[in-house]
Amino acid sequence: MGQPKMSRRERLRAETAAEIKAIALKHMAAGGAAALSLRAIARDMGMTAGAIYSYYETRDALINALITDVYTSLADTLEAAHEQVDEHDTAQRILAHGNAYRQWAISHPEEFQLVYGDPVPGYQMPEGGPATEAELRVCTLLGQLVAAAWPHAAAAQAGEEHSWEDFQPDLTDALHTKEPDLPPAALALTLRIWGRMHGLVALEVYGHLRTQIVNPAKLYQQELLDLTSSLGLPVPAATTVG
Amino acid sequence: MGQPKMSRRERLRAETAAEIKAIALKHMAAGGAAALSLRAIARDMGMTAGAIYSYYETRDALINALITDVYTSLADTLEAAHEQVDEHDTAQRILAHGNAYRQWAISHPEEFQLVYGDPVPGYQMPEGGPATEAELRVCTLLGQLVAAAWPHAAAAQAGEEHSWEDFQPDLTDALHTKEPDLPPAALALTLRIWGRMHGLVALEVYGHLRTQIVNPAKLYQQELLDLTSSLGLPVPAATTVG
DNA sequence: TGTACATCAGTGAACGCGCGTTCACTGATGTAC
DNA sequence: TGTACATCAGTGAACGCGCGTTCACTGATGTAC
Repeated sequence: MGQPKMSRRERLRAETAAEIKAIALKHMAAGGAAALSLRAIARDMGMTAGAIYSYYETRDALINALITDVYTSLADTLEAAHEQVDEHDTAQRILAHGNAYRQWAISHPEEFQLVYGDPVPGYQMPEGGPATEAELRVCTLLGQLVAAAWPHAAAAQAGEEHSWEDFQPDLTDALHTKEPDLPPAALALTLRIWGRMHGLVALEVYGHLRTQIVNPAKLYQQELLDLTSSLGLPVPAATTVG
Repeated sequence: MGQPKMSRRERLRAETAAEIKAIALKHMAAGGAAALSLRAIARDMGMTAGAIYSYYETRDALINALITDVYTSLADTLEAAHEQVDEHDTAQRILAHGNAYRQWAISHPEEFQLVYGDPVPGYQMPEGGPATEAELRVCTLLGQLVAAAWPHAAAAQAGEEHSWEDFQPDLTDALHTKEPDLPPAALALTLRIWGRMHGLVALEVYGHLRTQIVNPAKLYQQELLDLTSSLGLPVPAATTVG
């Protein structure tokens, strides 16, 4: 990553900037996103609090960088999960997507919370930033799966009327360039599937499932199978639960 | 509510205690759960910060009281929604439950976040407290709907094996006393339905849907209809979107 | 290779802030006779 | 109804804390000749 032409100074700088983010993530893991403190990070790095300011203009800028990183990491993870499955086995790809989403969330709960949980107090996310872009990427990935499933799934969605005006232009544009033939109803289905995957995962990450059921992974797997079959896809033969 | 025999002093005391909670909720609405500050609350009430301590032993105690209140309010809301629909029209009851859940969440986003979002920094929820109890109440409500739908829904769940040991005793006990004939698979289905309702609601409350779609209510309604029909219930004739 | 200068990462002290919590106290409200 | 006493809600000052941010500075690292 990055340009190869970097002076020693630039390299050290980039390393320190990355270390700040890494330690910030570690702190979030311990105390939640609200526990993010420049002073605490600096302390952990053996630096003075003021020193952070030569890497990030303000606390908000650091949080911004974190959010962008986290989103990108999620999107990369999902993309990688897609690629591990035969492109034409849509049911398996949906399972892979769903399982990767859950796996990522429960193994990086703080990052999940940073992105999908309470806004960080006092922090205002800038509009249209790279974070928004990464969110689009995640939606688009799921949208491509729905596109692949659409021949099977379309019938069940027939009752619903949708227009392109129901959606934000960014999203329609992103998906339209990849899947020009997709109707708006498929976009609605995409968001609904996203919600369906998100629900159990959010409940689990926030500890609401563990108090009720011993094995949330199994429950989630059933939900995903129900999801694929409700799309009219053939039931996958063997599945792995993470 | 409460015992009628209250001295003037006791009444004033209770009123102040309630006002503290009310203002705390208002502050949460403005700045999130992390923004809860005894000093700020006191300031808003025209009191000294120290005065709060004659009502709540510590900040954590106040948060505890808030969480309990919020859970209870949610459970009450859902219960009321059930009762507005004919007891035997299970499909409509599920729609009512789901819509009440969403409606409550989007009209009390801070309370939703307090209960289903990031843990309040520095606050540790006591185990088995009244909050846990209220959570059970919510699950049980949904469980009763699944019980009513079970004759239609059972067939679709046939492939899955479940045992009572998959679940926490509190939950099985609570539901078992109300619905003694329900198999464990119905409990799994209950949690999955909870997750399905939760997903789109959480995404919407945290602002992830609004950036993608103009009318989240419509999307959610479709999801609920899909849900009822996947349970094998007759499609409801007319539905109201809140 | 050696010297003179420029860069710039990091220091340390200070700023003003709001926080939770404690405590001796005041003064109004309630109670007993 | 009036007085003497008990209760107790609320005060105000203080505690020690961690926070984000600024700024003049030092001293090591890099560059140019």
